[in-house]
Amino acid sequence: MTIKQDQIIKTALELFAKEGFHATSTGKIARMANVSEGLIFRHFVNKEGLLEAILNQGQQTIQAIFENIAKIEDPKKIIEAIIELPFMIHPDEHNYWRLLYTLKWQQKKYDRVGVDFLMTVATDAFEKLGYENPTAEAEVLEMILDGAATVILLKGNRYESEVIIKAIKEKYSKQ
Amino acid sequence: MTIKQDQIIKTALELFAKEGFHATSTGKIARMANVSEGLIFRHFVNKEGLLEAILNQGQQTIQAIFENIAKIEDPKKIIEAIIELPFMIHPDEHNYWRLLYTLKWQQKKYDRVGVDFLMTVATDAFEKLGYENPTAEAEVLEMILDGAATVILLKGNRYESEVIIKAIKEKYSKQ
DNA sequence: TACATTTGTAAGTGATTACTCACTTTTATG
DNA sequence: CATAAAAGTGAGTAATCACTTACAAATGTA
Repeated sequence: MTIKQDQIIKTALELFAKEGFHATSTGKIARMANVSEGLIFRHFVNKEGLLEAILNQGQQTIQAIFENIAKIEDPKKIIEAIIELPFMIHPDEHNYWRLLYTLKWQQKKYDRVGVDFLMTVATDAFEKLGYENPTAEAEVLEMILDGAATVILLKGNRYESEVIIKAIKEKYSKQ
Repeated sequence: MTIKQDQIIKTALELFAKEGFHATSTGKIARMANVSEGLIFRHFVNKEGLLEAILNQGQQTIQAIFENIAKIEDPKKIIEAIIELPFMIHPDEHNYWRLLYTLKWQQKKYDRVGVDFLMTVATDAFEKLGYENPTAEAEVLEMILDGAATVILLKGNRYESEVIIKAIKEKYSKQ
């Protein structure tokens, strides 16, 4: 990975996340990354290839986080850790998550294998906690996470996260 | 509103929702709507104008639904009605909602005034129900709605909605 | 019927798009 | 140091983009 290759990925991620994949031209990426346009195609074959390189790079970080949660033994602590996830997104990772959330709505699927895995972990935890319908509970939890991440990515995480986290956790402490 | 004008709006909505605004060309819209490309610009000035016409048309339906909920007097029934909302989206309206959800992530804002209004209604209801932090509760509810709508629009509403709705409602029945 | 307005078309327009290619510069390796 | 491979450039390319324009057909109105 050369310096220029890194510059391309970094500025492309920012532009794809903020302005959208189709609204971002390879010319603009090159200009902002201080790189000739041809270099993008030398390294990533085409625009789609650049996108995939960005996604692959981010996937590794996510994988690690999710696997750490799966290692937790206490099911109650697992649910709590999952609830906290969206609120722990580092500002440096915002562009990556924003990109993922925009791509979700695209025809072509760039599947995030991680989320499905996390939901089986959640289902398992809910089962151990004696929930009546663990699958439905996991689905609801996924909805909450999805909504929370959306709010955080769009509005920023400036409001009091603790109050929100507390309100959510309370919904899983009555049983 | 002529027949061809209606055809343009209908096919543009479908393409914008499924493939994205920037990924959809006016030429493709015209071809699929069996209309000359020039007619789009005759009626809607430019591509952006076509998008706004689509959004304005849909806004009216939403407004009516939200105002009906605000009329409910029992605060508990208000929360329940709001929870049910995403699950009541008619398949005919999927494209419109899908378009709204993709536009959320765009730089340029096309604000949906309705949601903010609905959240003040929810905050008010939570207050009457004696919740400790009504604002936070409304925010969490918005997250759940947002996540629920996302799942429904992306995966379809084929799974057992009743079980999910029940699981969510239970989280608001303990107080 | 006369004629003005609206609706619709087809063939353009320049600008921009993703991508190529011939070429130069830098780096790695023996 | 020699030389091959990799990295990088910049000026192309055809295709597509949103949009215009000159004109024809349909419709409304008196």
